[in-house]
Amino acid sequence: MSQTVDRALSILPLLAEGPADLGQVADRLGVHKSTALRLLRTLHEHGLVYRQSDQRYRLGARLFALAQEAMENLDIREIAHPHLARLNEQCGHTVHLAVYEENEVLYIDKVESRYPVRMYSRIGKPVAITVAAVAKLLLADLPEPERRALAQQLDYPLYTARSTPHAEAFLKELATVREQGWATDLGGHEESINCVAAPIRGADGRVVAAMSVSAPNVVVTAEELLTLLPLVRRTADAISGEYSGRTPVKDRTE
Amino acid sequence: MSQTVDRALSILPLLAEGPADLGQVADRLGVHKSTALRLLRTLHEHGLVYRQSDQRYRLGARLFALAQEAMENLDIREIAHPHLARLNEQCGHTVHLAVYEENEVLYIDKVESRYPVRMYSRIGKPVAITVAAVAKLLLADLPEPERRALAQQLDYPLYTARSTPHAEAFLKELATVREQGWATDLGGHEESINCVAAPIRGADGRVVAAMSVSAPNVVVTAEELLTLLPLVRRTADAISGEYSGRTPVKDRTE
DNA sequence: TCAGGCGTTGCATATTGTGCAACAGCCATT
DNA sequence: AATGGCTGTTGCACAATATGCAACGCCTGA
Repeated sequence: MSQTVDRALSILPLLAEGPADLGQVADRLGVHKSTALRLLRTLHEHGLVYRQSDQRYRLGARLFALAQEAMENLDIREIAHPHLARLNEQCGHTVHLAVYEENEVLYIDKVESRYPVRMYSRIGKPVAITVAAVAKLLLADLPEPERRALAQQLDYPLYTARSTPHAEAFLKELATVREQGWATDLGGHEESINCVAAPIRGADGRVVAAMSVSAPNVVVTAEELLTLLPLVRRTADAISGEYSGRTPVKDRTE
Repeated sequence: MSQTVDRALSILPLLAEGPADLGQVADRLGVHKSTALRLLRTLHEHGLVYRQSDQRYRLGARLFALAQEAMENLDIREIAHPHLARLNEQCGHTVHLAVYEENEVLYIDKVESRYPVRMYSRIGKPVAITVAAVAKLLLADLPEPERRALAQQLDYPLYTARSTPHAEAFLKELATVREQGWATDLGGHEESINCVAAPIRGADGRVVAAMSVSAPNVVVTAEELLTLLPLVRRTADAISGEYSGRTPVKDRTE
């Protein structure tokens, strides 16, 4: 691995916390100012870093554009979206789409009816992996050794009294989820919020994404929410069908 | 500027176009495979790049997380958002917030009432800079030489018959906008869509952001939309006041 | 079974990044 | 106004670091 690039990339999360000046960056990187300067310049040329009027550095615009483009190229998301929207119209609740990547689960789409605002607020953010219904589905499908290894290395924060407490409980829950083909989160993340989720599978049967419907129990009780399960599963299956129907490997030079 | 970092960062836009394997990356960078490998590995360790099951590389999850965090730390956005939402409630149309950065104008927030879906679709994407009402406001406030230089180097695509045709017309328009303190886009980007926009100013009077209301003329005519101008300007002024510190800090209880 | 393609590794070379020290510009202090 | 300190910037000599090569291992398809 490359030291220079490593240092340069370490600047990004650092700036994500907030603007910083040259000296601060150099200090936190543990390098000379002049070195930090050259790294920042290179990042700047690529638009990943922006120099605001007070001379401090911020994350730049191209970062958004890149994240943007990357998202639009996710074909699962594109295929799934109309289905999610339709489901949202039918039940009125928040609908999520999530994928697993590199020991994390993240939302890649969200349709929310009540508060159209702040929609992007959680897209791209890692999910509470030990409790979220979609996370259970995605992890349950991992190869057994990988699943076990991951479960061991995770933290198990007690968001609520119903949060998954430790690795054993989690693995047991994953086994159940794997068998039944759907998952729930009943107040495991936030006391008053319940979710039901279903898996989306590729042509080979492996889980490529998961979707969920969430609602606070002041609106519907957990039992009422569970009555939506068949609808959620049908939607997920429809997406699976469409996703696996298309040619799985799309090389433009074919 | 650092060559190694430069090469590594060049990989990102390349992958934004779509997944690529090691050979493709090496070719397009003009370096040896082993070099590309080490760069990709470093990017991978930082989560900017993800290796999917077919071994090809994609842009990774941390990119979203970074873009996310960077956004949330934009204080203008945070201050402006409740105002935008309120304006949206009052008039029902789409409301945008945009900033200028590095020869580009980009939307950093958007509130849309009719179709809550696909809200993020344009946030972060560069704006049609020669016609958008918000762009006119932001560019009109640049120092004269910079404004002129930028106007010359821009392309002037003819989206519609009413698009700004060339640099001279653009500079003239900017002068007008600068004087009157507001801007419009009447079908200059999409035939049927009109916008009115107003500037948001910092404590020193410089334009730090711009906001607009957009509506298709099947809903309201251009004249009707213009009647909203006072409301838009009041909203922008309210944000300016709060941003520059004149108005006491935001109270969330309204 | 073999051939071809792709990803991966260790290594010698010199290209590339590094830290130093000196310089320049800015603001606040006297 | 003049001074001192702070921050960003530049040129340079040195060596640490990235690079390309060639060889290897692995998988796929013939």
